[in-house]
Amino acid sequence: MVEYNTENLDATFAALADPTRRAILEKLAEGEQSVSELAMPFDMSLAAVSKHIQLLTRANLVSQHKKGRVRQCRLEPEAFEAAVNWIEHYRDFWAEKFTALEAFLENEVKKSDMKPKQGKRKK
Amino acid sequence: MVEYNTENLDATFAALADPTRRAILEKLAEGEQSVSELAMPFDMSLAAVSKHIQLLTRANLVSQHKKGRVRQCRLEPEAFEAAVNWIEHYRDFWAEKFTALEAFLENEVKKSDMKPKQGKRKK
DNA sequence: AGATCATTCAACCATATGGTTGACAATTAG
DNA sequence: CTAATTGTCAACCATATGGTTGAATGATCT
Repeated sequence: MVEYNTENLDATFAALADPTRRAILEKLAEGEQSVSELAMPFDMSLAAVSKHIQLLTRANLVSQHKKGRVRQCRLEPEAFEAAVNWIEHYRDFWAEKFTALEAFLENEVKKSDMKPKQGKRKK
Repeated sequence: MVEYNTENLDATFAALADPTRRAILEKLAEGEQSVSELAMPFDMSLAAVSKHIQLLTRANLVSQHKKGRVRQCRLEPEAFEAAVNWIEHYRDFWAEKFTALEAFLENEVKKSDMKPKQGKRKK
């Protein structure tokens, strides 16, 4: 129905599905940070954090630019928009349905063994 | 800072990171569906769809109840709330920062080779 | 140039995803 | 009881994640 930029939704949601990466994003909300700065709070190798950042970069959530020998990372929030728009749309859409749906189901449960066959309602 | 129910965020985002599963959720927005009904539009085995539904169930996005020999699936939208709240919170938080941040960066880029060292602003 | 710092790359390992097929379980129909 | 329908389970395969360590690259300092 509504056509969202569904393109990078896979990568975006996958990127958000890891607590380390979400923490990195939270840190980046305070401003640019180098890879080392981002890595500090975590009990893992720099290489591991570097890979997380690469994944975030592939998902267009973060970008890097070199400043001397330091890679500064910064947020690129456009992909977030696509993700939140997708969820919000369906959340609202579902919310509309739920009042009716729940009433219907409550009814169904009560008479579930009296009426073995039920027509499929379609919109 | 703000304490969200970060518990199942991993599972929720991971569940949303697959186009088949997002399509299943969209279909379920129209009402309950059996596993077979959900599987129909997809060019994959029933077992594959069944596994997607199991993953959605583990993420608390979907629940099942048996009705005869048919498993009816329905949406359980609470997990969506946690996900959308997480993104929305940081989206708003970041939005605040970006005006200032972008102005700052634009400035930085222009004078980047005149001023090799820069103090780290910390909130 | 040589040493050092910041970061990535490469190889490796364990586990999870996303799919397949075939057997099995549960339920209903004849 | 037997057969068909609905769905899951088990085993398998290929690829991706999430982590490690050690070597390699790039930039800066002396």
